[in-house]
Amino acid sequence: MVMDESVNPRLDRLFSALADSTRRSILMKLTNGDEGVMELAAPFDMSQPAISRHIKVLEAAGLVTRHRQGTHRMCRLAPDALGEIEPWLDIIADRYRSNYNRLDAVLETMKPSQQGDD
Amino acid sequence: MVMDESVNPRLDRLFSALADSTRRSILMKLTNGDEGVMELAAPFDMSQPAISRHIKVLEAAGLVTRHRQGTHRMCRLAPDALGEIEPWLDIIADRYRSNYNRLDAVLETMKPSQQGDD
DNA sequence: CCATTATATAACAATATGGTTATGGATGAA
DNA sequence: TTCATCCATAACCATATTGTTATATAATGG
Repeated sequence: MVMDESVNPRLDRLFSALADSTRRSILMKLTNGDEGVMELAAPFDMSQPAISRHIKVLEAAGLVTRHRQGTHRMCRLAPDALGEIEPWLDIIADRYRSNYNRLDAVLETMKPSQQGDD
Repeated sequence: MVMDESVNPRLDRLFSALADSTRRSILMKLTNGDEGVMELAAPFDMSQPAISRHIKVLEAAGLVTRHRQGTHRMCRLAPDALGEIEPWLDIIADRYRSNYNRLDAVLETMKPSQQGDD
């Protein structure tokens, strides 16, 4: 019995890609505009192949797209990439709130009769 | 030169914890209220120790808290747990939008004089 | 005390992740 | 063609993650 849509490989890849400081840094940098791999790699104390693989992970997660531009392979932040996360956050938040409301109602029911029980 | 606050172990742990369907399922289940480990484990085709460790990961990420209740160790969704993600999403989204605005401006500037250069 | 139930921990194996160096392929310039 | 630059891939290693089974610990009840 699947209780929700939590079994979601796309979301797995998205969150997994975001779970690395280097990759989040790369994304932040890309908000300033497209950049090549070498420029992206520059600030990091890490080899170019390492950065290449981080970019590959971001690409696989749908967070980054690429296109050739001369000898450069430009990286671009995918427009609606992070948008997939928000619905999930909203679902959690909504369900959580509605549960708290129910809990409040229960507590309200109990209050007149007795209190002091923890 | 650190260009942003992306080097953030807390965020690492948060995203990493969310990058697993089983753990997201557990979180969803907890929006219905507190539950013990056995109840949480029930829907999964997985051993109890496996679920115990998933819960431990969620706890370490600050997504879940626990308290004893008789022989049960009840799991509870941490109230503001996911709240830490939203600011980061907002920063990314804001920077991305402002960049797009700048890009639009540049394109607007280029349009009257010339186009066709890629 | 002993048994039961709930949960954690230990020990282990398989696979994933993230880094390295070395090298290969693609593009543009001379 | 030849060279330099940009980037990807291969091979490799160390560590982390995720599952397993077996066992230990904690609380509760007879």
